[in-house]
Amino acid sequence: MKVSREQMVENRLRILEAAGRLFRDKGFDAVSVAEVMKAAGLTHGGFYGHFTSKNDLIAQTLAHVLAANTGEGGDPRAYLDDYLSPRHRDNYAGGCPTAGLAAAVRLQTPAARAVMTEGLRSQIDRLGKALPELDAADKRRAAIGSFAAMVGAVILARSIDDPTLSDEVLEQTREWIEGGISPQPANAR
Amino acid sequence: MKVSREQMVENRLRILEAAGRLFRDKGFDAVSVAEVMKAAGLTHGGFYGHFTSKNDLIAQTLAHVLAANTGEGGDPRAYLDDYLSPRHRDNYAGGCPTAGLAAAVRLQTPAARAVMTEGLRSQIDRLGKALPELDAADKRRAAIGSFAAMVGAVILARSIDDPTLSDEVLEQTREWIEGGISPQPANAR
DNA sequence: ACATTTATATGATGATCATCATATTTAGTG
DNA sequence: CACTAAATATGATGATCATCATATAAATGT
Repeated sequence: MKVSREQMVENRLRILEAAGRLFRDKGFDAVSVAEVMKAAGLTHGGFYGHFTSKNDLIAQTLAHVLAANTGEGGDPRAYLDDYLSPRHRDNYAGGCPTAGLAAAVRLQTPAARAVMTEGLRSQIDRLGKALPELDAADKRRAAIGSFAAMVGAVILARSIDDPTLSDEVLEQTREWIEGGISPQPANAR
Repeated sequence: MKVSREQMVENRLRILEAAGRLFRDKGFDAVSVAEVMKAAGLTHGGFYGHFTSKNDLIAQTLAHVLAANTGEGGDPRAYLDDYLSPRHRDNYAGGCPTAGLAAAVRLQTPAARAVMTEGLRSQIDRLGKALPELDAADKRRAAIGSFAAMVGAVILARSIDDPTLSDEVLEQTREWIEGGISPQPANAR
């Protein structure tokens, strides 16, 4: 049945929200269009009224979850601690979309990769701005280097089945990054 | 037709090699059993004489490629430079299996995750041993922290479509890690 | 040489899934 | 208050694929 214009907008958002959680939780391939629609409280038939294809849904979902992640203007230390916590590691569906989906985006359409590019760009900018004590070049290097380490650590910690080693990966990476964020010339080797 | 015992052993290895390259190149899901067998010069029917399932193939392939990666007793600086090079980023099929597959292993069977765990453990040990100038605790922290950053940087660099930003992610991460590998107390904040 | 075993090839089968066709029902509109 | 357009539901369709069944033919042991 037809629904009101605003209901349709809300339905679209519910689909994106459901897809965002499901994709992060189970990966793009393991989630069917019908499953997303069901999680959004709809049936599969209406899907193509909102999106042209599953690939289109993936690209738009990625844009949605990367944009939602934009907050975090706060303390970089707190952000780091939270990011590298067991809690975040275990929170697939609600965790950082970059940690959850970046590796899979490599195999996706050009549209999805373009969305990822802009998401990463703004994440780097945001992180850099949170490090005001560094000069411009150090800021950018610290933002990129520490975000790479954060994403890598969460991916590694999630890939293994030994909780002790997994916790250690998070904790040691946290200490390693905290040791490197403070101002220091790159050639202090 | 039946083949000699040694031929069968060789065939098994060819399957693992082909699967190792294909999985790294296209991901576990996008590679069919028939495609792997064809790349190994066989047809799909013989597959179940070697492996009990595709999941079994995935776990055994992971063990194979992670073990093959074991060399590298050399200079950690050279390893780092190579790992964070555009050449390695673009070499999906032959590149580091951890960078290529770790994120997908999270969604795999317990057997595959167990293999990944041991692979990561030995990788950390190997990297730590390559940093003899650090004391034990710093060594382990540097090994884990720098490997997380390396894996994260390659994954991020591969996920985006802007070559300039992608190169920058690699290069800045390289400088960031090199700035942090030298002996320094973790609390030099 | 022959018999037997067995690795591989050829050829189903059944499930899953993206996508499409059509029906239904209700929001907008005049 | 109808009428029409449109959003969603129900119900195909065709493709892909993991797995299995059976056939073939060559290796191995006697």
